[in-house]
Amino acid sequence: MKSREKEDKLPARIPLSRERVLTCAVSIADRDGIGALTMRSLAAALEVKPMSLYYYVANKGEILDAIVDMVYAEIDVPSADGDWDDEMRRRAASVRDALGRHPWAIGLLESRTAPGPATLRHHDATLGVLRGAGFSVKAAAHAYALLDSYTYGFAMQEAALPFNGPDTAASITDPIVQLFATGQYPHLMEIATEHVLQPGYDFGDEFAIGLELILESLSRWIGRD
Amino acid sequence: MKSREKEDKLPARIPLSRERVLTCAVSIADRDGIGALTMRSLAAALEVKPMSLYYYVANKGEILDAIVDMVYAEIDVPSADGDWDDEMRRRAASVRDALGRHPWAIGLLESRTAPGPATLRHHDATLGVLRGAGFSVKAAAHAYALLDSYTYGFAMQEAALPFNGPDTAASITDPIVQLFATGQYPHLMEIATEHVLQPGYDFGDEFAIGLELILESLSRWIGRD
DNA sequence: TCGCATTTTCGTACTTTGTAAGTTAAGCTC
DNA sequence: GAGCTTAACTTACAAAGTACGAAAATGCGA
Repeated sequence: MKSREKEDKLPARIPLSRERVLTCAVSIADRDGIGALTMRSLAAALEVKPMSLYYYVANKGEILDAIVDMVYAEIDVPSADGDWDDEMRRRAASVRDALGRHPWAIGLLESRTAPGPATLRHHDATLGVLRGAGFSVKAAAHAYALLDSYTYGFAMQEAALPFNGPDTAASITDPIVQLFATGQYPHLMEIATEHVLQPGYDFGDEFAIGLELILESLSRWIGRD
Repeated sequence: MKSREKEDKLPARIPLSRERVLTCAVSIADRDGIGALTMRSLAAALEVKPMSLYYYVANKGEILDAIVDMVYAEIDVPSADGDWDDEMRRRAASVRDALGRHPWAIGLLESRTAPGPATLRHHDATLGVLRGAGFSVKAAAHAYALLDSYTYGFAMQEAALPFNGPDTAASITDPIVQLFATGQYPHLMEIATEHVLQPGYDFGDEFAIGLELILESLSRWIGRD
């Protein structure tokens, strides 16, 4: 009967765990941005006091490293079977999706330099596909640098856009168009009116276009070097 | 005799100004990272009390927006004379240089969404060169997205590297090689030993290779669409 | 069931940050 | 000199990370 008291009030609280701390951290960052991810907000979301978190993580930096690796874990690992270019297409799309779901991760990629296991596994598998397709060691390195630069850079630009998806541009860009209308930026004006503000426009569509160009050119590197 | 007292002690202090605040902010970020740029450290560097800064800037966010634009102002504006591809080469190199000097700016590009005048001017001129070279409005937009994604993405990867320049890798990568030596990451191991750790290796060299591939393919877009 | 050790959670407190609100101290104009 | 403007400062507070150690919960052998 002694343990009765707590069973009455506490709804059988799920115990904390490193996993729970980290997944909750990801949700907060997804919903409100990394800026909103503080030890205090995290603790509150887990219905716990701030200092309890330090039993599972050494400090906030460790949380950041860990959630970046969790994002990598969401990315499709390319397969050594299947065409190399299809695998790269699938991988690139998967990276873009993951970074779209977790845009805060883009900013962390360049500040955190402790790659986790999912990160390493991903890079290793990707290089494996390129090598298997006949790229030399050097060519594979060059190809990977190119593909990754494009993919990250595109995701970064997408994250910086104040709009998302088809047609959402117009509502936001009205004030910007006002600025362009001064005539100081004729080419931005032209692009805005004749392309970006057209119905159905979606910046995300440009991703596939650039990727195809890169993949096509890369195919000529196979067997060389 | 009233104003005497201060003439004795104060060594004719240079008055504060928005310009001085912002250039000092850039130096601090360059030297110690954006993390070290606080209103207090900035004030201290200017030999002033923190709150004095608020006479020249509304808040810290305004400083961040402004220094990003200052980085853009350092980037060569491509010229409408000259070959389009040479201009793009020059521009890309200039962007990479500027972001290399100010790596903190990369992280801000995706979080700050208030483009300054230098930023707008730069984008407008770049689009102008592409249009002048015969790219259609759409093709110019696609080309620009591709070039910029690559350039930003590459700069971002470069910034994330723990080493810089030729040959500096070895000292840092030794512990990493230990990790690879477990055999879990055979392709990373291969790339490390046969490419990255070779004498004279410089990740920065990969930039030109990818850029040439992109420019070559882009030339086929001229006149189409 | 009790006592005790281990595991888990928390309380308090200090430091650093951005900045709101109001204050002092020069100069400038009339 | 009165009053205004410009420029810098003082004080104060809320929010953040986390050091240190105590408290509570839990599990387990006797």
